[in-house]
Amino acid sequence: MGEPDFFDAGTLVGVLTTQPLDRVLDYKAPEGGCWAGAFVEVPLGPRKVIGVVWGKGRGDWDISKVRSVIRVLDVAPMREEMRSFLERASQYTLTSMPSMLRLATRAPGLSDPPSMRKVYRLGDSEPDRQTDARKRVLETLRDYGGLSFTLKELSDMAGVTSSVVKGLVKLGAVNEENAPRDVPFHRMDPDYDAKDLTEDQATAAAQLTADIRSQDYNTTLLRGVTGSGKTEVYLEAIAECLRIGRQALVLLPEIALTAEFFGRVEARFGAKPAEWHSGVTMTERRRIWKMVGQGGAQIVIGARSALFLPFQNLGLIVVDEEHDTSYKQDDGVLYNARDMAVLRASCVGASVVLASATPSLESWANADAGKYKRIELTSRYGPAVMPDMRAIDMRVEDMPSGTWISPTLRAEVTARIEKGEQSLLFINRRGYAPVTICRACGHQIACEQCDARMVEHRFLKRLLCHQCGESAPMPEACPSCGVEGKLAAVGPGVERLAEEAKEAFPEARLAVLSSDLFGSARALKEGIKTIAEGGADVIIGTQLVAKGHNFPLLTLVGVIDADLGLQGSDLRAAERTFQLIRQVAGRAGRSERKGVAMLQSHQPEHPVIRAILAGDEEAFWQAEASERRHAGVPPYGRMAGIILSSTDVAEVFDLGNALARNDQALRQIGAQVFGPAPAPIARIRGRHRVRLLVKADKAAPLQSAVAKWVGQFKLKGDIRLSVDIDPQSFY
DNA sequence: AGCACGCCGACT
DNA sequence: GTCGGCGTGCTC
Repeated sequence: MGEPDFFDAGTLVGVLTTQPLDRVLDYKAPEGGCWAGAFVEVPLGPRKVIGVVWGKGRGDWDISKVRSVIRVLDVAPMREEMRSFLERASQYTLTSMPSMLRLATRAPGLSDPPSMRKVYRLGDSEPDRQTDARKRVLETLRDYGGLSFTLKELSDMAGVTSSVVKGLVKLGAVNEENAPRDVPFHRMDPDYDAKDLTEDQATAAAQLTADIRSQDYNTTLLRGVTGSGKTEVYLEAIAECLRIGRQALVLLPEIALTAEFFGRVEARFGAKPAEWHSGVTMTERRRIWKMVGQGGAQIVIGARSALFLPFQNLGLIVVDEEHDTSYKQDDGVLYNARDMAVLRASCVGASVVLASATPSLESWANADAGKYKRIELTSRYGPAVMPDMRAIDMRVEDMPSGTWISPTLRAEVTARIEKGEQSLLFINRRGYAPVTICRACGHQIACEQCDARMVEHRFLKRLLCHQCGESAPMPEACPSCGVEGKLAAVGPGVERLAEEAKEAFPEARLAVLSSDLFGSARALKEGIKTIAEGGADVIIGTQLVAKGHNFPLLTLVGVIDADLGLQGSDLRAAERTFQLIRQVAGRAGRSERKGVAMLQSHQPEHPVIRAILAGDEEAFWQAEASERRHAGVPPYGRMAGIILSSTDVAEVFDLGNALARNDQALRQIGAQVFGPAPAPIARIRGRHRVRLLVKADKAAPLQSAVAKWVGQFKLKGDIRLSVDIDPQSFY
């Protein structure tokens, strides 16, 4: 047998805390003992901190210095499966265990006693003197037979002041009780409003539900073109998961746009799911965290951090738009939510559904290799068909300088306006112009903190750094040579495109969809809704429009710069361009009308553009895969990025060079190190950044070698080192 | 992460 | 004299 589960009072236990001490600390079990996994409060130096009983103590610490666990917290213990998930995630991402634990305890007030509030329900006695107000209160309570309400709820419903209720409490006609504030979510009904599925969808749903019933780990790549009904299919998988009494988690990349999906879940299951992301209130976070742990929340819709919620019985994780690059991010810990979802599911025996119209090459390769199952939804929902795809060869178009809409595209849009149909012009650049240059001295305005170019936002009358968010008023004079009135905008951004469209289509109603132009998620949702209902003839949009909205009147999509992202040595550029354009093109003609997608390109013969035009995704993946296999890069090889940062340039380069020279640990596994070189963003917020890249065989034990390699050096001064396993971009 | 200890510059 | 800067080290 392994370790014991229960530790009697006074025995040594190992406690993992969120303090950055890279080991488990020994404590004596508290009075009454404790279970492995228990959340505890322990003394650490002069402070009290929260930790989790990880197992038995190591016993290698001076016993006279070992202190006692203060108390066991009143929350569900961390399950064994969660502990092993955190350990494996820590090993995979080379992140310390305390950092992993921090992700898993990101709820406020864990150490507080369960927060209570006063609720009111019908009492036993009748008041001696009845009044109208009193009658209304008692009737309200009788109407809801036995339910209890807060003071505010009850007085509002009865239309009385709180003093009436308080008066009834004194008379014993209403009982005042203490009830926990963190209440369970409403039960989901898996059969509340099941939609009719097409044959295709039903077959797909049947496969997923069978996988879920097995209660064994499995991953399915659910691939379906836009409008094929992926969501309906995985909602059925969620329904099955609920039927067998397990919880479901749906990860979405763009949390600002969850509202629509949230509504669909409620319509399907008859109750609101839990919504987890950085925007929810502290009280709600705590409620979700606790309820997920005791089974009082069945469905969680969330951002990537929801992966670390303490699910009691997780049966399914859906990663929607699995190719989305925002799944890989740094919020203290660098991890890819898609990979962590698979890891988490494998620890609990849950299913994973990776849904996308345009899967990542990693997932495609895993499916191709048989590691993931694969479901294809080919037929489109309803009568709509995929749009025609055409390239506009920009080399032969007559383009006046400073304009970006070709005459061909302009004519097509005008024709749509006349027919009362919508057109979408897509450009993946926010702001007015990507570059501001001084015509007198040639100086490009760059961010003082990051070296990235400042982007003019004419709408805000400011320059913004898209890297660090730094902003400055638009200057009159060149900051370098001081000449006034010579600053010029170079290249198109969404605002500039809107300006051009206003002139090109003076009679049309324009709508601009860019994340900077909407103050809140709600305003954005409203805007999208109005547009979808026909409130605009021409839509100008950035990345935002590529994320799953339905515009039924849309019949033309014009991609202003289809070449953007094809150049450069970023390996994933082709993949991303392909996905993005396919997705935007998927907007056109989702309803009855047949759509057209037109790509403005200077190199229409480029393999990526040709693959998109031909609609031959399989050919694209095959070509891209063989190229990467040849180069030995992900997903056919492994990589790690090391980023060193410091306020002192010389310091980071010195350490970078020292690392590159002392690479024995890497050579032992046949890995190579490249660099140091200035990182893709050479300076962020005043810190200079240097990057090294490690490339290894697919089978090589990359993490342990990197850990050993990096571990030789002690970091002095303000140097920081972070390891990025499977970096997203490497140039 | 915090927090104490500790060893050098410019102030009442 | 001493207030306070933040470098180094410790926490079971």
